[in-house]
Amino acid sequence: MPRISVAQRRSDFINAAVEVIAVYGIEGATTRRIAEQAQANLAMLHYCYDSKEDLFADVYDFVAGKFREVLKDSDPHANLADTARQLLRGVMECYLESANFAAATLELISWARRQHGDRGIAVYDQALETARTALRGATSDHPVDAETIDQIAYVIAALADGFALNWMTYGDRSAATEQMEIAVSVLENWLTVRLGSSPAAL
Amino acid sequence: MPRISVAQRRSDFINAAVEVIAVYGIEGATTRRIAEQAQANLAMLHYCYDSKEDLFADVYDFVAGKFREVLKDSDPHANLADTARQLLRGVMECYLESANFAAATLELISWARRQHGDRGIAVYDQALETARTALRGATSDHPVDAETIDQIAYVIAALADGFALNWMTYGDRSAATEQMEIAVSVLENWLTVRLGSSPAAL
DNA sequence: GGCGAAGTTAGTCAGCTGTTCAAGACGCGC
DNA sequence: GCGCGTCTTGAACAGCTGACTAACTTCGCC
Repeated sequence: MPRISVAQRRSDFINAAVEVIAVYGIEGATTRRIAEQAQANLAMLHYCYDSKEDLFADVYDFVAGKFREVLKDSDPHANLADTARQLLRGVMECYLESANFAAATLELISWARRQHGDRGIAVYDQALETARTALRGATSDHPVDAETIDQIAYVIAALADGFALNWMTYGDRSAATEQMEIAVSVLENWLTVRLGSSPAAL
Repeated sequence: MPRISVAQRRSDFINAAVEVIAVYGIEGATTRRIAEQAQANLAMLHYCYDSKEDLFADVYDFVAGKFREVLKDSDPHANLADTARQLLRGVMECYLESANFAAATLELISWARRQHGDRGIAVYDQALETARTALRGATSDHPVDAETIDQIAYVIAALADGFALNWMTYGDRSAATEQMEIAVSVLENWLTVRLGSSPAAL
């Protein structure tokens, strides 16, 4: 068996942690299970990371980074409604691609909420803020009021999260694909009415 | 200190379990913590319940029952759109009333999903089915096709779950109240278009 | 050959888990 | 008062699992 660099190992551990968190939950994500999933020795984990907490910090960053990635690369030339649709679709496709990623994300959000206080709400909050930024970017030449941006971001988040929960629960890919379209049409219809009186949005 | 009946104690333990699950997660919901929350001795728990599993079965029933309660008492004379709106509002108000109930429910759903196989998806599935039944009831005199009912139930569930996640994360009651109205308007606009070509629905 | 990075084995030890038991305290009919 | 069944408790049990580590071996490169 070939030797693997620490950097690669770290990445393996992060991916393994996501899988284990999805399957066993945060509390069930033990060092043993993560090591096993990464096909590495338990001691290897502590060779790459000083502590479990350090690994989890990286997992956190990984998930937040993935959201940033998905939400950032929206077409800059699209209008507000198109951008919103793209954001929603992007997130849902990302969930659909990996049910484990979706599950781990929800697990992390729940877990973060429990550690009330400090920076508990980071994953959810960061994703929402990234979405807001993208929406603002789509209206840079004709600014839309902050409240509207907030509302659109909220609806996108709600529809995406609701989608994730259903998809995770049933694991039915074909149903999820249809529900993705429904979610998009729900967003579209609302946006049409919500932005209807504001010609600047289109 | 007055003596308390076993029946009352059981009820106390169930409520305590919901609180503890919301705060510490399913895996963190230990017998000790639940007993403490219920202001009872640890041995008392095993005096009322043979095992922790027995208690959790009751917690499960309690949550499912609450959903049934909320979803069942919708106005039988309302049309489909009104019924849908009432269902969504009912669930969101129920969540808003107790953030811990909302948190515990999501925790239970996540947990149930992990026990893949058998009846893991019960809470989510039962709630969805109850909603479908209520929707069907609203169209008993002019039946709507099953697919439409399914889609409406899905959108209600998604909006309610997305609402719950946001409300749980931020714990901002005034924001949640506004988001409740947004969710309702999102549902309404979609329903108008979705059912627009079907005069029987109104 | 030597040296450092990668990998392993076999633990340590603390903490917490669900559960039980023996014993005591209350309340109520007699 | 006396029983008696229903509550209530502190203390313990036995076992598991958690994160983490020290000491050792192997690989690959200069």
